[in-house]
Amino acid sequence: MPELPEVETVRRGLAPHVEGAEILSVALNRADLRFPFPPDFAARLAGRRIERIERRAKYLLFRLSGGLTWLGHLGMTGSFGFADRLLAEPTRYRPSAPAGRHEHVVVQLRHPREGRLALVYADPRRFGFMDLLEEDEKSPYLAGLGPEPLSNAFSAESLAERFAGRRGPVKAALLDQRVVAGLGNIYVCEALHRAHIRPDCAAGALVLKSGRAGARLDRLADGVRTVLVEAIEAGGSTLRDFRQADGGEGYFQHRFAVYDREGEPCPTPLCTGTVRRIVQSGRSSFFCPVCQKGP
DNA sequence: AGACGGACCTGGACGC
DNA sequence: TGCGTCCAGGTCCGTC
Repeated sequence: MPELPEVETVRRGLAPHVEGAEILSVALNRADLRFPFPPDFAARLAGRRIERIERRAKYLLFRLSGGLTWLGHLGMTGSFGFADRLLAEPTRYRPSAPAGRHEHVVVQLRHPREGRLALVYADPRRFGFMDLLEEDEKSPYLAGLGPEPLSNAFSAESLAERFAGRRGPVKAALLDQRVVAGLGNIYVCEALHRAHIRPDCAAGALVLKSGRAGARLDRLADGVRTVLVEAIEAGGSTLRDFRQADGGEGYFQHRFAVYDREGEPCPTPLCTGTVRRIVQSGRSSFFCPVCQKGP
């Protein structure tokens, strides 16, 4: 669920409340999420200070004192929040309140300005996971990731390199985190619409014979960047589960051009098309058959 | 290597 | 009301 803009929204929401805070204790309400927690997870976090919170692709990285990194992935339904609306009234925390059925991790914090906070990780489907990395330890989760789409490493040419020779659909190629990191089903559909490329077009067919990018991949790289930037500015998209760290909703879902809009008119100016849904490798793709073109 | 389907989970929406 | 079916933003793994 949460794609790059939602994870970035969570990061921005958490940062002012957790950066500089000391971890007093960590309570696990079960032994695993998608995977088991790493050995001594709670004990290794306790006593550390959270120095910064960063994001790579869809991963949150809490940089801790002593060189430890706490890595978290939200899966489809993971969320971070503060118990009892602590953001508004930090004194009302009740340590004895029973954890909700899906509140799997509770981190007690002491923040220099805000005092005691309880940071809660909830995840109904438990597709999320957490890990700990020592300084310089390479994470297998981060190792193969492609360029950050909002960095200079991402461009039409970086797409051309990775698309070359691929016969599978461009939809699948953009979902491949080794090609570009952080996109999911929603923003791939939206980026392809902006670039006027059909999701079932072969990825390799978008690369020029010379191996260079060309106008179509220029538009695609541009579509990826602009949709992500606009979604981050809107605070992400709230469908079913996603909430910002303060419980608020994102607003980008109101601006989807095609995602979950089957049967609605294509919003491209002057386009007469109707949004269609197809299934590709088991997942819905939404596109306009009139203004989005194949090879 | 690349492509595909299934698996991992729960809950909400829908149809009968 | 209740039950069954389908669907969902992600990733990993086995198989072809």
